[in-house]
Amino acid sequence: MRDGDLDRVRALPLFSGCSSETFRTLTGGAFLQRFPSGTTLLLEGDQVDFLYVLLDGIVELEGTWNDKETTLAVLRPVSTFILAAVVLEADGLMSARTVERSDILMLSGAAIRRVMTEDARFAGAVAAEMAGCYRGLVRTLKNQKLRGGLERLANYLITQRLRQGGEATFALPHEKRMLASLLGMTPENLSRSLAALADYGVEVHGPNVTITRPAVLERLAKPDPLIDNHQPVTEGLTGKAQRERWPLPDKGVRAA
Amino acid sequence: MRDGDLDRVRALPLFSGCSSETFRTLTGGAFLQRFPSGTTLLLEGDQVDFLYVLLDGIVELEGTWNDKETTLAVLRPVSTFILAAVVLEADGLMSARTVERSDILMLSGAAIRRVMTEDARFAGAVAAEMAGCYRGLVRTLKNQKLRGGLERLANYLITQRLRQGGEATFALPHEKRMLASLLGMTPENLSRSLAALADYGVEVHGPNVTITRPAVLERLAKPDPLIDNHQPVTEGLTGKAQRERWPLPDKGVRAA
DNA sequence: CAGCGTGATTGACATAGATCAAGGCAGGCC
DNA sequence: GGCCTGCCTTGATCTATGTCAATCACGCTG
Repeated sequence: MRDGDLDRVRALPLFSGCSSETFRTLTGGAFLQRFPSGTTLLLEGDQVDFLYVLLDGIVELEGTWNDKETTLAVLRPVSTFILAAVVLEADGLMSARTVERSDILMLSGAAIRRVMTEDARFAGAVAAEMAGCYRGLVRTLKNQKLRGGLERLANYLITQRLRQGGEATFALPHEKRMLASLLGMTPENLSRSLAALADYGVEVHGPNVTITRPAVLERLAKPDPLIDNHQPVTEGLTGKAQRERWPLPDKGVRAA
Repeated sequence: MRDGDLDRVRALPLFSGCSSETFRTLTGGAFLQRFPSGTTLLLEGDQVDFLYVLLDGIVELEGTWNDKETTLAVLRPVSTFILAAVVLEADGLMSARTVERSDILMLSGAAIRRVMTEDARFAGAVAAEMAGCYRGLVRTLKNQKLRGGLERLANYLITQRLRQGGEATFALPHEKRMLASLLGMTPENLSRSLAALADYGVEVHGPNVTITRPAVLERLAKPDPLIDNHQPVTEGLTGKAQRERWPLPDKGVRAA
C-alpha cells in the first residue's frame, strides 16, 4: 500500500479523530486490493467481515428482489461502505459491485467493533458517520415517495451542476441506465424524461448536459434543502456525516 | 416522572450499556411531557435540541414536499427518535406528530453529544442504534423501489401478523389513511388493494384482518429477510439496532 | 473496413396508480 | 333520535410509468 493511501484514509472524518493507536490497530491487519470492473464484492445476504474503503474507482450498491434490481447508491473515492452491517455484525442488505477497476481497502470488522469499545472518539465518529448515512437515506426516501420521475430527474441535474462547480454544462457521472435505476425509473423513461426537459432549458448531447435556463428548471424541480443536499463538493470533505453538516451550526468548524 | 419511566429508558439498548454517571448526566436535565393527540412536536427543518423518547402513545414521522406529505414511520413505545439530527447537531429532516396522547421524555442534545465523547460504551450504543435505523431505512427503500403497491401491502400484513403473535386474525395498528401513506399509496388505492387481496385469502372487517390461507398470500408477497424484518416482538427488545440483530450471530446474547 | 455488441432512443401499447366525485357507515353531539 | 363529521369505500376516468419491440449510434474487434 502506498503511503498516500493511508493518509487519505486517515483524513476521512471517520478516522481523523481517533488516536494513532486506534488507527494503527485498524490498519495493521487491513489489506488493499485491486478489483477489475464488474466484480461483485459482496452479495446481499452475505456475512460482512470487513469495512470497505473505496480509494479509487467506482462502486455501486444495489438491492434485489424477485429478479428485479435497483441501484441504491453509487460511490466515489474516498468512501466507506457497509459500515452498518459491520457495526451490528449483521448480514449485508445490499450487494456491492465495482463499476470500474477499483482500489479497495478492507479493514477487519471485528477490529472495528473492538476498537469502538475502547476509543470514545472513534465510536463517536462511527455514530456520526452512521447518522450522516441515515440522513442521506431519509432524503432519498422522501425524494422517492414525494416526487415524480421528472421532478427527481430535474433535481438530480440541478444537484449535479452544483456539485460539479456550477457551470451550465457538465457531464453525467454514470451510465444512463444506472442513473435511471438510481432515480427509480426505467432507462426508457429516463430517455423520455430527458427529452421532456428540453422544454425547461435542458440540452443533452450524449453524456453532456447543459442547463440553459436554471430558473425555469428550478420552477419545475422545486429543490428543497430537506431533500436535496446541495452542498458543493469541497476537497477533503468526503464523509457522509460531513455532508450533512451544512450549513454548519456556527462553530467555526469550517476552515476559515 | 415516575420511577418506572426512568427504568424503561434505562432498559433501552441505547442506554443499557452506559455508566450510571452517564445516565444520570443525561436524565438529570431531562423533562417528561404529556402531549395531546395531534400535537406537532417538531417541524421538518427545525433545529433539534432534544433527543425524544416516546414512553407512551404513538408518534408519526412524516416528510413534506410541495404540499404533499408522506408518513416515514410510526413509532410506538419505547422508541427514541431524531437521534441522527442530535448526533450531527443538524436540522430535522422530518416532522414528528403525536397520533394520540403521548408521554415523551426529552433529553438535552448537547448533553448527549458531550457524553458521547466521554463514554465509549454509550457512543458505541449510539452508533449501533444509528446503524439499526439505517438498515431499517434500507429495507424501506428497497421495499419502495422494488415492489408494487399490492406486494407491499401483502408483505405488510404478513409482517404484522408475525409481530402480533402469529394468529390468523389481527388488527391493523393505525388508521388506514396513515397506513396508506406509510406504504406509499393513496387511501383509495389501499382500499382497492385490500379488496383485491380477498383472492389471496385475506378477509377485512373494519380494522380486523384475517389471513385464511397464509401460503397463498406468501406466494404473492414473496417476503424476503433482506427487506422484511420478521423478527417477532419480544418484551424489552425495543431498540432499532436490536431488531436488526436477528438472527443473532451465535453469541448467546438472546435470553436462553 | 465490415461486423458485432452494448447502450440509448423512440414508438406503440399495457398497466399501475392517482385523481375526482359520490356514496356509505359509524361515532359523537345536541 | 337526528344530524353532523370523519373516514372509508367504490366507480369512472386520467396520467404516469412500465413493457415490448424496433432502430440507431457508437466503439471495438477481427
